[in-house]
Amino acid sequence: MKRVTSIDVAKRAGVSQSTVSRVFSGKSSYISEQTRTKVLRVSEELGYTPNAIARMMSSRQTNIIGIVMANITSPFYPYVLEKFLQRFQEIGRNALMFTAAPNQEIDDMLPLIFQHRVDALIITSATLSSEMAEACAKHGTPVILFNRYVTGAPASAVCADNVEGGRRIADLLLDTGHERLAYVAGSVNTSTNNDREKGYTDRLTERGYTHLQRAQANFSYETGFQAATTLLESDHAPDAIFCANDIMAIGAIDAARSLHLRVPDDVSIIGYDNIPMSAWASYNLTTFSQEVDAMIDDTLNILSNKLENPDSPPVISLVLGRLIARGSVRGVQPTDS
Amino acid sequence: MKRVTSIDVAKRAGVSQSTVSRVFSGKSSYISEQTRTKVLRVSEELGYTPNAIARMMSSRQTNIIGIVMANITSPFYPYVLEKFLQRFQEIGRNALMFTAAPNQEIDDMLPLIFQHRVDALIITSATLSSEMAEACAKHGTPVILFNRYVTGAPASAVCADNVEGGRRIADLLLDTGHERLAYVAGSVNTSTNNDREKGYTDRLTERGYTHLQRAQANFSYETGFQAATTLLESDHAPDAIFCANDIMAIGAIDAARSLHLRVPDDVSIIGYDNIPMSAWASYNLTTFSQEVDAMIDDTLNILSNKLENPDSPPVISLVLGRLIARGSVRGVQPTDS
DNA sequence: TTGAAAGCGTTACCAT
DNA sequence: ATGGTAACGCTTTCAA
Repeated sequence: MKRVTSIDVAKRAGVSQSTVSRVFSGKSSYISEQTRTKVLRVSEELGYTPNAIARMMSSRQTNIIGIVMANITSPFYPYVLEKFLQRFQEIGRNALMFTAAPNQEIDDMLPLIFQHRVDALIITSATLSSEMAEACAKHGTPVILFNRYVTGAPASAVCADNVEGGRRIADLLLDTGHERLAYVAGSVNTSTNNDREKGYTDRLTERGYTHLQRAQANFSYETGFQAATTLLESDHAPDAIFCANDIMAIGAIDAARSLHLRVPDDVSIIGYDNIPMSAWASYNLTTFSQEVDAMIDDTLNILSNKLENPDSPPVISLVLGRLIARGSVRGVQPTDS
Repeated sequence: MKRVTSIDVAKRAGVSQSTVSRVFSGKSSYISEQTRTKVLRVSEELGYTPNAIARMMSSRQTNIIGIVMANITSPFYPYVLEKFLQRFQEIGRNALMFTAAPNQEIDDMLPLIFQHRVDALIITSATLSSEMAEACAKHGTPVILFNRYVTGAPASAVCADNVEGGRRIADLLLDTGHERLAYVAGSVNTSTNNDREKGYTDRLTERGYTHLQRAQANFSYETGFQAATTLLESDHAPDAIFCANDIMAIGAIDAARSLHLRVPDDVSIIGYDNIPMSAWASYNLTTFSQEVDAMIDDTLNILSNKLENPDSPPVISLVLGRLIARGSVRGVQPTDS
């Protein structure tokens, strides 16, 4: 039960504690094959494992990266998380995870996180105040926002180009001759929804389209179903609905069907995200992809850059998705993927 | 840029370093309101944050719990993870996360994890060898397996009672007069699939049913679709298919539809897990629930028990789910939920 | 209620 | 290639 330390190993192996340390710290350091194996053997016998905490303490480097995820259960965050973790393990770093409780400000969590002296911090799907971003910068802790951004603050960010995506969807719907357009919004005050809506409505306006209908939902299947039902039962039912994400779009398809409307013949429905489910035969949803892998790669690149070169300025990367043409919008030729 | 320590605060506040420590360690310790506020004020000025690493070092307690998740992207693990994290944050613990890369043995990851001196370890959806379980026990690190178990090893476990679930499904299908039964298997050598299949086939055998058809899949939508297609196109097409999880069952429903078969009139389909999607109008899948919340609660309870009482013996908790009767099985009365 | 001093188990640096 | 020793920034006795 008593913890065995490098000193115990040193004594038993008849070498100095420094030597034991060298064997385990792996780096350069020249050690004779002979003593190395001896140390290793003794460690095995004694059941010695280096104490990472002590290592952090004396090297002033934790090799820990903090991850804050606000919405773990949303469609693609688990995937993102898995990729992050795999990558971190490959480069010998560990992940300390935090989740933002409902209504909890990220700002409030930071002090706790900083106590752990993380080497860097990734925050997904949540924003921090510019003051806090300043604080992090002063602290010397690189922060990368994933799928959010703050302008003017010293924090890097990787984000889908939702504004441009919204614009392209507006173009698509107009180009294919739709005449009564609607928008099903995601949760208010999320940048995801705001940006998609802004791109969509701005472009519509630019092209002279004026009577856009709108229904509020919150990114969930149920609210998407609800919102679409309301829209489709109204007097001036739309012939095309853009839903702020795929889940709601799938809800909308089900809503249309339960009203005995055909998709896309009676109403076109387009989503956003390109989650796996949107490819399923029963939905075959036309959507606009989030290039998640590209976003993950960008994040990881920015991160290693910052880690190697702490003084490099913050980077903001906007990743544009692409149209995934399937069968739920009238008049568009399905693409292969 | 220079890190400010409790010594800096002590000097500036004109107190001893011990006093500063006392102020921040929060616990009992009597401190005059006067010095406390003074210390707090100075800390604020200097931007001091206690160093958690140093604290771990000297207190020999990390307050860190390790979480190993093999399959983060499977349907309900994100939910489980979120609950775990929320709970840990409530009780002032932090989570160090690991994921098992494809084909990576958990056993190989443990040494790394132990280096961090985690107070406890939760392993989801993966097993460890009994030797490793022994090692953990000797180490004094409580281990709890979530959704897996090892018998005879000193590790606690919380697991759905998949065998009994499989048996009940056999009973249900037989009781409702189905005559040509099939099973769509999940990945081989997963205890989830093995247990569900064992319960199902054992019970079928007990009741004298003999020509069960079987198709191999791997828990994914696509393979479920495939497997069901094969089954339904055969000469002796089944009139009831039990799929080892909901995702495959949903694939099976789509497969049936694409063959112009009606569910449940032409073929009954039943899944397992009760994921949110199974309640969607377009599937309305009859299934057997995993009582995830109960499992999470059990896990957390066992964990705090172990933490308070390290010598308590390992506990194995089998959580039985219940039938969620919806519309995809002929002859069963839908329940409300 | 406060202070002094001894660890905690490494790494890093300086010798040899 | 190896050993000695001073940090690292706290918590924890033990005294006062």
